[in-house]
Amino acid sequence: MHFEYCANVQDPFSTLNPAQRAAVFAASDAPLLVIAGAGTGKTTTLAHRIAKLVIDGADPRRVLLLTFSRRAAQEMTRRAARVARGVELPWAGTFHAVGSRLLRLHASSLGLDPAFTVLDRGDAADLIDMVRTDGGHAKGERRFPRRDTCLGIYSRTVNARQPLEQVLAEAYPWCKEHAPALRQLFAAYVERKLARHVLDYDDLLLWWWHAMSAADVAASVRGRFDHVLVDEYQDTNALQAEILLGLAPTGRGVTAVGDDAQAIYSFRAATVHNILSFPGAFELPARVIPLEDNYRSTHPIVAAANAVIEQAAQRHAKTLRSSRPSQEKPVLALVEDEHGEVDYVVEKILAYREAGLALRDQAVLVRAAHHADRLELELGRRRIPYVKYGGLKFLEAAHVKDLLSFLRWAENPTDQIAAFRVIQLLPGAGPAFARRAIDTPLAELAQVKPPPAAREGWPALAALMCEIAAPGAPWAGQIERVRRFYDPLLIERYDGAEARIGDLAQLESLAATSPGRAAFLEDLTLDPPSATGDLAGPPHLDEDWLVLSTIHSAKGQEWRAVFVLDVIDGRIPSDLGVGTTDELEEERRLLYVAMTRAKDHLHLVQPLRMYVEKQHRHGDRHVYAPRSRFLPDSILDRFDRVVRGTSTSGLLTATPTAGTIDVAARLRGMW
DNA sequence: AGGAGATGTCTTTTT
DNA sequence: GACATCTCCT
Repeated sequence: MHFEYCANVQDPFSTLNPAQRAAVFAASDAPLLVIAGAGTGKTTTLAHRIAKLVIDGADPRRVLLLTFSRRAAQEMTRRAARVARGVELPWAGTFHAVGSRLLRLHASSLGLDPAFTVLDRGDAADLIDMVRTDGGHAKGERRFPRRDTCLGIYSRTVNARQPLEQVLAEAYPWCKEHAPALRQLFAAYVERKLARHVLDYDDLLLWWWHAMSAADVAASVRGRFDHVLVDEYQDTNALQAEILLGLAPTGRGVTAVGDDAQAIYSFRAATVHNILSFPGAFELPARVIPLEDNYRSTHPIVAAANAVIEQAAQRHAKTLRSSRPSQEKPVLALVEDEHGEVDYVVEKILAYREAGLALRDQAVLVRAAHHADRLELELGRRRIPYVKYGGLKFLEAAHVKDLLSFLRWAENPTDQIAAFRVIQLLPGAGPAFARRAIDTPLAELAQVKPPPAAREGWPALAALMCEIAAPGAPWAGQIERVRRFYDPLLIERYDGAEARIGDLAQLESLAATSPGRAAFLEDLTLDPPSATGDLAGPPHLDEDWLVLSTIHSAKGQEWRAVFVLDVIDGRIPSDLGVGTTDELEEERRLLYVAMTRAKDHLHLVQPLRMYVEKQHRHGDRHVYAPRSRFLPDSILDRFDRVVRGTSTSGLLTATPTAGTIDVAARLRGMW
């Protein structure tokens, strides 16, 4: 195979700066670590490096690219193909997706059923809950940790490669006393998964890890690849680091790219330790190349972001430089409350659009998905199209899970979780009946005696399941068949079911692109579509739309104008994230990530008062919120401070007039 | 008495 | 939307 430069470019590497060049051209006979600050052309560099390897003769089918999300993998492949014309990377994907593929290939050597199905987070939680209840842990004695907590402990133990006791002591101290019971629960959980041929997300890594410890399998897996490149290395966990080490113990052919200042996934057991210890982790010492020239943001934005991160307790000495001069400082906007915040953001967005910035050049970032609720309502009211990333995923929506459960149950009749869910959709059928019926073979389902209230619907459900689970039943039309049964129930169950019906229609059309039911379910699990923005209607591809995103989901992206909501203590940092200094530092990095997404315009919005929806609605319960502790007085000179009052008359407010100064003084005096 | 359905409280971040 | 608790039905 032979690849050459893109025809229209003389030397595709001439656009790189010296540091990027050094990273792209570094010899692959030793491990390479690229410390890439925000906006320093990380994707460009990695894509060029891949292209360079291929042009120099590497076989792209033997290049493994591990990314954080599938989206990043696609982007990287696309960019590499632009440099080395037409190159395709069949082994580009997330650790989990690649793991799944390798495990199927090597299943027989591992004693694994190659037809295993993958549980998403919700299914895994349901399964562990079922085990928990069956094992009698849920009943009696002291309050046992709840299912999400149990799964969280299990997951952390696996991914951090730490003993259960240590995980409990460090992350779940209130569950310490349950250590023996938890151990027992996890053992039973593992048994249950093995018996049902299902793997959860953690298993995809864990099985892979174990595979790498079996000499013959490891050699075979290693033999598939000449180069291994890992993106976003700061957000990998201990298990992933060990897998990487197993893939290439010498470090030859390994490239890792990351930025310790952007590590924001420790709640998923990711550890900065990986990137910090990378230089000495392999048999061969690594070469380290920092990228510090930021091309994304203007100088004042970089200066403000640097000021925020410089206060971090421990950090890698590395300072971002911007080469884009600008007179415009980032704005720290003081607004009265959430209404003022929404008004401020919407007004600015529309003003920017008037000035020629498309909606898709702008984004609003929040700490937690639901913090954008109020803004979403207003955008919907004003018919401003938007797409929301992060938060409740498409797959987690109840109606989507319902529909998929029919398919899962049909695919795997021993799938108790799916069965449990489907049966309870029938009015009159509750958990007790569902528990009795889930182990019945589909063909005998009709003979189970349902509770009186469910008598009418039961035969129809039994018939449906037999029909779609029949061997050789065509995949085409199965969702339509399920929907004929389920849509009426859905309409009955939820108010305003149109949006949900719309989601199901979307799912149905998506299904048409999959060759079969099993492939459809797996793709959806490993590459879940982002949430839909239904309030303003799903945007058509040629339309312009605004992006709302959690800060976590905004990683790796950039926009010309960025708004960060709720830059107050309690939100950034989150109340829940100030327990330990490590947690607090991660919250700081979160703000840093948010700020460095902006190219030209950055607005941090600080509401003075927050409405608290705790307990009862005794009228307005407002609480005065201090500015985020990450913006101390000493760095305020990096910002342009703006005060905006809220109007009492409605959402279209007049511009502040002479009164502004008085309001500002009054507001400042309050805290 | 057992089970289904209604009500009230609280909701971080994700492969 | 999930979970715990309460109420109502059979």
